[in-house]
Amino acid sequence: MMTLAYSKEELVNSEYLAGVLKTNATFVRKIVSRLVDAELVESFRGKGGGIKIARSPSEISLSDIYSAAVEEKCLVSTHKKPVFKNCPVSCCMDEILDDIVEGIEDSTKNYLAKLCLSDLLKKVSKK
Amino acid sequence: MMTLAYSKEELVNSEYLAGVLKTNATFVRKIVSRLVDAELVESFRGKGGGIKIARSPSEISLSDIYSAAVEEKCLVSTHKKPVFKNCPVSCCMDEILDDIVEGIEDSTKNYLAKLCLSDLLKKVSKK
DNA sequence: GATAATGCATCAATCTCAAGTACATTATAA
DNA sequence: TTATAATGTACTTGAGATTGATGCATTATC
Repeated sequence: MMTLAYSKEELVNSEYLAGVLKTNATFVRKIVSRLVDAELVESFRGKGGGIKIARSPSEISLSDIYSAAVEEKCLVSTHKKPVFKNCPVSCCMDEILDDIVEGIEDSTKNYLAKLCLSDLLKKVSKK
Repeated sequence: MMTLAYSKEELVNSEYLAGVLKTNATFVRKIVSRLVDAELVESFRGKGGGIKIARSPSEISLSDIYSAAVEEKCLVSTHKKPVFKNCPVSCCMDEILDDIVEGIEDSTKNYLAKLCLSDLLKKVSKK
């Protein structure tokens, strides 16, 4: 997202992004497709196609990206093994852990919501 | 830690804990040894030995446990691949990501610090 | 001294995630 | 209209991390 924000309206292809991120184009496209679904980036097929950011970096927060990228799965997951019957603690732990995880997710999203891509871009240009 | 808090002064052995947690005794001992280092639990060797909580549940916060359990490694980690030279974004990303991760860790620990074991125990007895 | 517990090292198995491969789809441009 | 260059996606492979298992040393109690 930072590279796309830096490239502004210019289309960037997945091959180039893979080079920057030191990974491969397929993996990039997998992630990008989620960002497209979230309307954070736009992709264009065909010759001369590529990827560009869909909005101004000041209008994209890190929590937007986080939500788009992690999808339904959570940052923190619990083990979800069968409870040990006759143990009152074990029988409650699923519920207790879910509450804790939810709290962590909320506080994380809350923190990420305060940061937007344009904030981070400033750090790039300073160098 | 919840099971130990629930058991109060009674010694619990790693075999039993493994049964509750649906895992094996070795793994339990590995984790417990970190909790011992952090002085959150005490373990006793020899026949009749076992594990017990070291302090009152009201004096143990979830951030205490988190810090003891994750040790030096972080909840969130970055990929740490070589930077792509000639790309100003890539060259800054390590530093930028480290800042973000630190912020997430801080907000998470801050949230966990507000919860203590005794809070969670109340939920168990209610059932 | 036998027993029952933790501590710890090592190896095996499993699981997850990224990488790779292949190919369909699509849009542009010659 | 056809070649080309891009994304989209499904499937397989591989590497690394995590858990499980085993064995044994250590230790304290009965």
